[in-house]
Amino acid sequence: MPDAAKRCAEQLLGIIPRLMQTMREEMRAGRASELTVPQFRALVFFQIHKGAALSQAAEHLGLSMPSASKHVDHLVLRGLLTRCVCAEDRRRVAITLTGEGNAVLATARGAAIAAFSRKLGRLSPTELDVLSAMLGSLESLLSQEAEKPTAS
Amino acid sequence: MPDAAKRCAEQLLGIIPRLMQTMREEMRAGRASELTVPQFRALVFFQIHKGAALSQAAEHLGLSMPSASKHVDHLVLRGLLTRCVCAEDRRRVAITLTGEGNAVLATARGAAIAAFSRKLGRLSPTELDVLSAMLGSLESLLSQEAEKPTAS
DNA sequence: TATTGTTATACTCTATAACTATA
DNA sequence: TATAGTTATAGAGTATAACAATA
Repeated sequence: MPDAAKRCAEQLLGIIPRLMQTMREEMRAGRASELTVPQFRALVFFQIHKGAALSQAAEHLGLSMPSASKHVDHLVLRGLLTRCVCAEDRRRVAITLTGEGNAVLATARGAAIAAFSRKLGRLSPTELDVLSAMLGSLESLLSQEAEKPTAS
Repeated sequence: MPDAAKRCAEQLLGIIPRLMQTMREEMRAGRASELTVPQFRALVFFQIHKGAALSQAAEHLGLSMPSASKHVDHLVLRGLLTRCVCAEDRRRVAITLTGEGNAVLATARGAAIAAFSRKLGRLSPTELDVLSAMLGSLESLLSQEAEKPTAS
């Protein structure tokens, strides 16, 4: 019914991959830190959830366990994360951002935010406020879906 | 300076990968057509630009020539595209969507739009109008950047 | 037996470099 | 020589299935 919803959906299909490409380019070689978007997201997660288990990361990042495990492997090799066996439950691992991980993440985040801010600078303050509100709404929608995927 | 721009940029960093993941999931197995997002984008391009050359596709899709070539390979194998040598300039190829390609694309697009529309259905008509306008603005920003990347 | 991770395997996406064919 | 495309190669991302270790 809501034709407006359909129109927005069509716009989203066109713009989402382009936004992702832009984000990928800003985050990649030359810019700052040589992080891919999934690597960036993983570091952000472990910065917030210090000592988190792999399963928690996989769930929050929307990845399978093997995918998450491989990311952690890679980032541990690069010295951006540490992974150690949990003493109480030796099945679990506790993953933590290293000092260098923190630094690399800060650099990457700063560069990406600067790049997007520059692009967004063409919008008026009013438009930016509206955009911010809309992004908040979209985030809520995605989170709601994630929480109750079986809701009719 | 514009703090609002920075806030929007931060929101974008968080939401873009999630939107992309959602789009990927909607487009993938089970849903409709077994298309990946890049494959979907390629089909959309060739639907609009019938008989386009590979180089045109690569440029519009933001891909290297080999990447574009591989996508076309794959989609030709699946019978969704045809690729034939151009008579006038035998270096060029003319790529066209097949009937099946058209059908698969229509199915995938319909399913993805339906999925996003459903999510967006939680927004009010007013919010949808605002969102549509903002997505239009974002699209303009991305296009402007693409046109004059060296502009100060 | 159930849970937490890892390994094995396979496929897609992407890029750079080198190559072929045509102009 | 310049252009259009392909092939070779490599690395990241992802998933499912099978496995190991611990509870």
